[in-house]
Amino acid sequence: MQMDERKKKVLQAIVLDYIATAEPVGSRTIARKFDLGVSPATIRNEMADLEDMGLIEQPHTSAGRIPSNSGYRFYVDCLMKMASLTDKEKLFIETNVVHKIRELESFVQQTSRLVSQLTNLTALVLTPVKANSPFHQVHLLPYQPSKALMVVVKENGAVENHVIDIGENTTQEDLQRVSTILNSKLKGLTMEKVKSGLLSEIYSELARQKDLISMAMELLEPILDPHEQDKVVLGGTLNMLNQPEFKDVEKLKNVLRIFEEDHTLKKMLTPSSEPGLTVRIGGENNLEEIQDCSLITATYQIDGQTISSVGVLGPTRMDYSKACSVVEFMTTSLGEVLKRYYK
Amino acid sequence: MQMDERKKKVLQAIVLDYIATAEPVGSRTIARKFDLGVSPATIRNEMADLEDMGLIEQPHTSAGRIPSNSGYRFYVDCLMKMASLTDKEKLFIETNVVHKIRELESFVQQTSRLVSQLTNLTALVLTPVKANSPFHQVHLLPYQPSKALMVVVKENGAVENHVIDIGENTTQEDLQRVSTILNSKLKGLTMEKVKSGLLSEIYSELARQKDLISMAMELLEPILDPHEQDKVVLGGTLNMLNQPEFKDVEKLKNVLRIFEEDHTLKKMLTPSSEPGLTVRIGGENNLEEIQDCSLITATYQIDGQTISSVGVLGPTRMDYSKACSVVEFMTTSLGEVLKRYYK
DNA sequence: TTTAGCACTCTATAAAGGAGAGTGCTAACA
DNA sequence: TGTTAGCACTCTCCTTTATAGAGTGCTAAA
Repeated sequence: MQMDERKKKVLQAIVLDYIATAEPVGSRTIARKFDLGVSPATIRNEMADLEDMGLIEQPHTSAGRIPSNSGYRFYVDCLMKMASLTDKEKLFIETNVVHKIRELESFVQQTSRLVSQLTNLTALVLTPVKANSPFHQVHLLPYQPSKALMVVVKENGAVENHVIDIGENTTQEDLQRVSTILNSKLKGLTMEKVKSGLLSEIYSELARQKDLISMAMELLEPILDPHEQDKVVLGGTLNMLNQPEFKDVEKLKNVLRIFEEDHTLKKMLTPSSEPGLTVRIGGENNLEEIQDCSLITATYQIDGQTISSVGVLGPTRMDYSKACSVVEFMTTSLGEVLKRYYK
Repeated sequence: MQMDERKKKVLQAIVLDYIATAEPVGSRTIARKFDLGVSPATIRNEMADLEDMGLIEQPHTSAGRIPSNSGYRFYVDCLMKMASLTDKEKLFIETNVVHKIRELESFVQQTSRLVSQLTNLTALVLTPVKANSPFHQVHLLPYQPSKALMVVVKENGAVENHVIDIGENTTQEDLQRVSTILNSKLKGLTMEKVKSGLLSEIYSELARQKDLISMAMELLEPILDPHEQDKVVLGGTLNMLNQPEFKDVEKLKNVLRIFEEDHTLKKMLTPSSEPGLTVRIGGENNLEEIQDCSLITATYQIDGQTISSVGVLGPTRMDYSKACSVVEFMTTSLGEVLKRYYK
């Protein structure tokens, strides 16, 4: 079966109307709302063909058609025109993000809120991967008796605090000495490198000053722990509740459950091989829980290096055009802003 | 109408059974499940009395009774025995919190997760109020060209990072000088005091070193901004979905909506006048959205000073006994642990 | 190739008819 | 006087039945 121009128009009409109304679309509706210049009967014939091709399906015999996953896929790949954002929306993003970036943590929050507000979907934003950014510097500051505050700065600007126990009789000078050693050894190295071999080197260097060994070991542990390194920030979780496909609480629970599994979220967002926009429709997500959802993600780069990613999650019946353009605009904006931030 | 011993037992039976089953409770059920030694008919008479007193009500004529808000109130005040936690549960709390407190931020997370797991309700934990804790020390560290990292440590151990812009030609020594001044002026003072008058003093002191004025001003701004000072951490939001009273998405939306309003959450949790356990049932919460919910909060103290609070939110039909004991045990544990932490 | 007409299918909604649970009242009983 | 058994009554919930409406597929005509 060939995909001629009119079939495309019919498919597009079905997708657009279904996205807008969440109701199965009948031939009559299409003839009325979309000006194809043919009668419902003709459209019915085309629809039968489209169904044979697996692009649309019928919930039951006497209902209209809804797009199948392949139908959405075809729409996204071939029919969809990326809606460019209105000036108002662009301004909205720019005034809210571009001018306010100060700390990495809060800008991730901001991003997720913006994206969810603009799309009415749930936004997922991965914090810039701390693990991959090399050490920049380590400071050890006095904190409380027998405790020190370790401030770790990565080259990407991320800052981490850790409180560590130190012996009662560790002096300010001891701290100074340890941090000097750490700085000289760690600077410019990624976590992986530190883990893989450098650790023993530092260890032996410090061995000269026996008292400090245990401190140094404990001290490195939290930074190296890969568990805390990156996390996913959600925005507009409740937008899910507005989707008619989740008016049943049981279905809702399934989807919302994955929002509490940090691990799963990370896997969903972790940049796939190719950079740029990725659309995963329904079953294309390997996760059981979101078979009825689509996930749109995009990565952003600085100097060609992938930093992190932004995504939206919603029902397969989502406004792909809008969602794609928001996510894409967001990531390019972020790329630019962060570049400026680092220079 | 008098509240005799048997009426109390009947009311207690109704509350307990309704909490367990979420179904209106009939006289027959009470006679069967609870050993009151009287027939259903007698219980029916008592129930009619309890209804006259406004403690229970009927959804419709041929249904059993459910506790009214006043009924719950009477139960909580007079009938409820605080269930003491099992050793297993205590151990669970202690191994998970008591031994792992390191950083204030993460322990709040931990607390909320524990409480929600133990109660199957939604936990709310207020971060220890930063605003009220006096300055302990300020460090200014080099960060990036023309940016510095300011690390503020409060006396309660809270650590805050702020990235601030500094002039291109600010030297390491300048930073040192500013931080010395700030430390000497701010140490031991609360934000309120700083705001109310000290600001100008610091300003004039720094005026001698003109270049640093603008830096110092900008530097203080983020710490003083009351907006970021405390926040509420939620745990087990999705437990709401398991409650039969929220199987309707519309009702659910109402409740979940307030979880996105940070402002409202804070107000709910902000310690009321009296310290200790507070139970607010249904309409006793002034918030429109949670008329069908009850909120249990408790504060914890260190050396008699109220630090912060922990709460749970759930439908009015909640296991008050369990919830109260978990919240109370949690706050006393936290009080002890934090005391140890500071000493 | 397109279209009008029509019989057919299926859902969603309303109406109708029990079954079941629970009550309130009355009268008997200890 | 307090308690209990019995019974008529009420109301919800579930199932069944009927009906209207939307949409299709097929056929035959344009």
